[in-house]
Amino acid sequence: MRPGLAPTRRRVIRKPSARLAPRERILAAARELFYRDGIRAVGVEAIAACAGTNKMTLYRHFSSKDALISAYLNRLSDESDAVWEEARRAEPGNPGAQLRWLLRRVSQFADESSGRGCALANAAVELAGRRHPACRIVEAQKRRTRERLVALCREAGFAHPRELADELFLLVEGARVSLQSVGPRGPGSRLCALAEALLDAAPKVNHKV
Amino acid sequence: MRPGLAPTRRRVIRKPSARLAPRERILAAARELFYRDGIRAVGVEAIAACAGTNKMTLYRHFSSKDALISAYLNRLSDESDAVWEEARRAEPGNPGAQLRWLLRRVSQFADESSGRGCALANAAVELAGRRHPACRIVEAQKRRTRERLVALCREAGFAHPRELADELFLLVEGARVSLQSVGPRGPGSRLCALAEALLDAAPKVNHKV
DNA sequence: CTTTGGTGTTACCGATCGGTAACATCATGG
DNA sequence: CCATGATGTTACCGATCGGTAACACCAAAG
Repeated sequence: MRPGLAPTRRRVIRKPSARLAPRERILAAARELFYRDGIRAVGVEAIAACAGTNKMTLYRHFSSKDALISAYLNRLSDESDAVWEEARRAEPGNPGAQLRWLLRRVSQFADESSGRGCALANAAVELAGRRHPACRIVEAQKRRTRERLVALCREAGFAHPRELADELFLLVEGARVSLQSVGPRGPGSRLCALAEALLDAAPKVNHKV
Repeated sequence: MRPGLAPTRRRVIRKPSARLAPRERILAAARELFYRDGIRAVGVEAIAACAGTNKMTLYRHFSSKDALISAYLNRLSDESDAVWEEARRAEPGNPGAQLRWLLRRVSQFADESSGRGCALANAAVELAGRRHPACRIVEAQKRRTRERLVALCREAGFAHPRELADELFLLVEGARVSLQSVGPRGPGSRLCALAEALLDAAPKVNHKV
């Protein structure tokens, strides 16, 4: 083992065009099926088949279905965090533009998505009552999102950042959940317009409107 | 059978203090368990036991678990409709007060509830992908709620009733779903204040603000 | 009284699901 | 070339679940 490399990096990307490692394919399959059909409705065998492998290999990478669920939610949470970084890079030094960038992102996601709402929130619903550690993942992610929203609203110079952030948060969550329950042509489709109007009307700190 | 009475009304309320008919107890048990633990997580046997009866009697009243789910959601939908009638009786002829009455109602429900959000929306999440007729029930109820909101906002004299109604709708749905996913101390607890502020700031038709 | 219809009880069936054991296969690294 | 470790395959286990059959029970209506 050479210094600076992970010890005996096994399966070093067989070929550039080779398919991903089984663990990644399983996570991708879980992501697709969990989101589309629901966590409880999908069996581990279906996930393994969708990943082009089998149940044994799945259980060699994840100790249980619950562990797979947690890994799935952790990945979703990480990707959600990445979106915030993306917004920061897209509109550097401009918190207001970052806010609007994020809103548009959520809106277009809502359009292109299969209308199944927020995968994290759906998981929290399906894992009800259970002291499943996965629920903690969802809660932590949502809490972080809320805090980030408050911070961004404050940086953008709004007079009441917490109130504005909570209102935006509820609008976004409501849009996603109603996308699931009332359909893609429901009020969720107006999220972008409503949120933008809200931002336009919100008072700033220095100059009263 | 005497005229003016339903033909051979069977089981005419045995005694004033007697417990309800099995069908009612089953529906009540299903309501409690479905909401608390999730539809897919609860077995028919648990529902029957919670209702003080057994699986056979359950299947004598509901042809399948899916039929029970539909009955459960239909009842929820009916009760939701009843709340609108209650608002009309509580604040007759005053659409604005009815709006605020409903908002307060939702908020206090959010507080006293177990933090599991909207039972209808949760059902839509759990019944994902399936062309389950129950999904139609949820969709119809949500659509009706939205239309009623628009009508009430229009009657209350707001200048942009559809926009305001959709914003209120999203706020309410977001508050309920985030009650489930981020917890009872999340932004959902601010629903009432946010919505009231929204109503206060919304322009009316006759006198511009 | 007897009849009748709803109810309780037990046992069971078939299907599905999460999870495991044992063994064959195959590519890699030494 | 051989050893090693990851992967594929098959079969299986126990538990749970939706749903049904058969029969005993019990209260009310005639």
